[in-house]
Amino acid sequence: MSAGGSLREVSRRAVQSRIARTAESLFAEKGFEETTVDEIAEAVGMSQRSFFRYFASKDEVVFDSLERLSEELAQRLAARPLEEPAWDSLRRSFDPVAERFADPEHRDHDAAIQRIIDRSPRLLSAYLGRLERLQRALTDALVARSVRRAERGQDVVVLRAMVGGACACLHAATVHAGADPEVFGPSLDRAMEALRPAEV
Amino acid sequence: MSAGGSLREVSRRAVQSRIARTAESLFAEKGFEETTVDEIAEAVGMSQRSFFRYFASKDEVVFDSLERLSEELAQRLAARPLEEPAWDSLRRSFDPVAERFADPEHRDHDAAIQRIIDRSPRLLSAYLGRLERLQRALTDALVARSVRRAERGQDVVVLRAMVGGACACLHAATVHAGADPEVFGPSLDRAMEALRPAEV
DNA sequence: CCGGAAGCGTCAGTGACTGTCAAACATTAC
DNA sequence: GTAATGTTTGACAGTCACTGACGCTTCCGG
Repeated sequence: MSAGGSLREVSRRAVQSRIARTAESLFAEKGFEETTVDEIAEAVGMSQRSFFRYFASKDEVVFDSLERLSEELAQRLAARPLEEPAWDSLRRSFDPVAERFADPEHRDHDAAIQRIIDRSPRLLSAYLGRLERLQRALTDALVARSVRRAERGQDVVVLRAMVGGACACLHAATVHAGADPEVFGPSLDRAMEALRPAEV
Repeated sequence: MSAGGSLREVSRRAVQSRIARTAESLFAEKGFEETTVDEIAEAVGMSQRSFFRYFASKDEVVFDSLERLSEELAQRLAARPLEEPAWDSLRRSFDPVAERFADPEHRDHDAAIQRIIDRSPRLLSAYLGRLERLQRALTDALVARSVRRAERGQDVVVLRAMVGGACACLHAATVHAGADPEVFGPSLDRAMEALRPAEV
């Protein structure tokens, strides 16, 4: 379980990044569905079989960077002070997303990925599946926090719905902002202010 | 565009229902991934090619009934009185879902479908994709209503987030309730009460 | 130098899906 | 009744994502 530091893990990640970068440029160029795994593998210079040794599916390549962002969000939430209202903790745990919008390097990359996703209904579904997993992780964090605060009354359904609502704000802001960092932050704040739950 | 009344449309729907019923029992029996389209087609008594003439994909069979429920929800929302707060309109447009939980016939069917979906990550993603489409429809309805109320201030992002929040409540209640109708209604109400936006 | 472990390519196979074509069938026109 | 017309179907072949098996190489500790 020791967090991925072993030499071999590192080189594995390097190869994955190389594949991801290559694939993304192909996807951006010709579209996701129109790009075959064979083409990606050839562009990288490996066999199709090896491609599937680094990614379990063609979809996963697209979410390579997103996956790590998700983990970061969940960790952020868990690290928030106990006394902070849950809704604010959720908002603050979304900060890394806003930061990525601010950084030109990440922004262009993320915008490209988002364009790829938006053009493929299948990828959009897969993306929402990831988001659902993120929501489970965030809900778990909120439940754990509620236990640590020794709250009895907290209702799992409400926590779950709250996380869903917060992620809906995130999603709405992302969709609405496109790649514009000036729009994203304010949109997210407006949405989350409007949906803020009364108490908790 | 005349809503599906033509003789041919009706018989088409009949065949689709027959396929769906057959497929669902196979899925429930052996699981979604483990059931091949060939098996479904043979059980129905048609070629694989014909199966794909009635459903664009294996996934679609599972969502056959859900799709019509979605349409009903969107229509309900559009039919709600203009002066009703948006959040209440959303809650009321979810009533058909609760009604289905109450009806034993539908409940068992829906519970079976939900079990099938829950067992397959791929189907879960597809399901979320449908939910996203529903959200778009609901958002459109709210936007149209906001226009008809001649409101200037309404913010698309906020409306979008509100719909997302409401659907998150619906989803949370569904997941939490399993097949228990006694749990679903109260869960949905608690979640939606907790997330109710301040105004609008 | 030898042993095994790890990474890789090749090959063969499955299953979802698509295009094409020709036969079967029903529909309507005459 | 028959011919023309259109719709529905099965058969066949092909693509693409993905998987399992096998055998080769490379690298590393003993």
